[in-house]
Amino acid sequence: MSSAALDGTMPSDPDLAARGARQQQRSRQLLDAAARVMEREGSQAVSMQAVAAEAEVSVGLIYRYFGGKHELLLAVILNVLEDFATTVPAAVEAVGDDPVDRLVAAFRAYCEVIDRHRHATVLTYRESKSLDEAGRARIKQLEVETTQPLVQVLREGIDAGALRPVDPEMVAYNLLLVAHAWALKHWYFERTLGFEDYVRNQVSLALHGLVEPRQRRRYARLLSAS
Amino acid sequence: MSSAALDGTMPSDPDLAARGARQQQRSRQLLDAAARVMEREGSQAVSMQAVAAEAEVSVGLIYRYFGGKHELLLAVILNVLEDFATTVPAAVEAVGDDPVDRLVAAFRAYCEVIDRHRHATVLTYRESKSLDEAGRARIKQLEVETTQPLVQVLREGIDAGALRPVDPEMVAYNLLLVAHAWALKHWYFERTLGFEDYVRNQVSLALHGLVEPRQRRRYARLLSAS
DNA sequence: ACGCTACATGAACCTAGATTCATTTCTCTG
DNA sequence: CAGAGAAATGAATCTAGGTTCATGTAGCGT
Repeated sequence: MSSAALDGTMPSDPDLAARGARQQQRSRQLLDAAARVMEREGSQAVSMQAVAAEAEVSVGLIYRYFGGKHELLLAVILNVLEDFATTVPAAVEAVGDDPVDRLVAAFRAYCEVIDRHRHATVLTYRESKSLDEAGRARIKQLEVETTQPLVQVLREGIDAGALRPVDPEMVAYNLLLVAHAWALKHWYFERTLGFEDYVRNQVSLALHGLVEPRQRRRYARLLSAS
Repeated sequence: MSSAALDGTMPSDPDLAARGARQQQRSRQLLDAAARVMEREGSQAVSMQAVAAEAEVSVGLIYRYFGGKHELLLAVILNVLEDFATTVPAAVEAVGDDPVDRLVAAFRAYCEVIDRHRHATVLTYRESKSLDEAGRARIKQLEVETTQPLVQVLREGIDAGALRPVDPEMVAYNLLLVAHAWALKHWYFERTLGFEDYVRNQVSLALHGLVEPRQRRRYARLLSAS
């Protein structure tokens, strides 16, 4: 089954690979364009024509690569969630063994991902409604998985006696929300805080609520606000 | 100028008042219907026809009382914000002088308002985009005002030495967000928490981060989780 | 009862924007 | 260089749902 000469219609493996690569690239181009339109149009709804114009392709092409508007939307959202899935665990591992350091690293990584995809994050809240039930379920599912690294480090911290015995799931979601808030309420926070201030202040506040009193002194540097 | 007989086209004051009252009532009926549709349709977009059906009136009538879909939407959202404006300060005053008690009362009142308007709250995040700039600005403005009671009690608490010297504006918005989260992430929290548990846990967590260490013992009852 | 006005109806209209598909352009292989 | 797919185009459709308005109906003062 190796000889490509057998049948002109049956492309060789290298061909397939090349084609696949090109398609991959196109998909990404379109995805990026969609993200950019959201960026620019800000709070306006995103039309297919606008995305096509931004990507400098025709509307029809989008339908070749994504089934329709819903799938494009879903793809944009999933793209963000994937960024979480790769960035956050990496950040946690990179920082060492101290549970509180790990917690802070995880939270900071969250915030950085959000900051990278600020408009797409808002989009998730705005447009999830227009997805079908399956799509919404998928997003919820992934969002929950996304909090798992946080839940994990919280558990470690509690077991190690560094953190108070809180409900890790609730606290993880709280932290996720505070990260989301950087996108959702950016119009408010940006009046007084830059990204770094925001993260530092939130870290300080959260740790004051989480760190076991005995361990306070050890983490003084993280507990002080801006 | 009192005799109504002077001119049949000039209604007397009582007439005007009666008319006003009837219109008021209609408006409320429509508003409530709109809220109910959101409730039922859950995450689907709300169509004028659906609202009309729910209110058991014709589509056209909605246009008599509200200029169009945007204004109806805006009215629903403003309705929630008004509830904050009346409920929260009342709850704070009702509870006494202790700054921490006042803070807790304020937060709890927030959560109760959100719980009353759970779907409208989600709607605010979803549909603000479809309002014009003026409408969005109005909402933002009111939302900020809505946090003022919280900012106020936080300041009192800090000045009284009961709370650590945090940034009251940021913390107030955090608390607002945690309250919103009860609506936004209800699908997640409801799996493990009822309303009361949610409030109690969040209060405990927040106070651990806020109360001056020296004052901890005084508020033990509020600091313990469920 | 009469007429006058405000209140109410809902089918028909209109628009934005998603989707399609007949046609054209590109890219290889033989 | 032909010519067979694959890729890309974009004007023409289709549709959901917001908006209008010609046509009732109800209440009330005379």
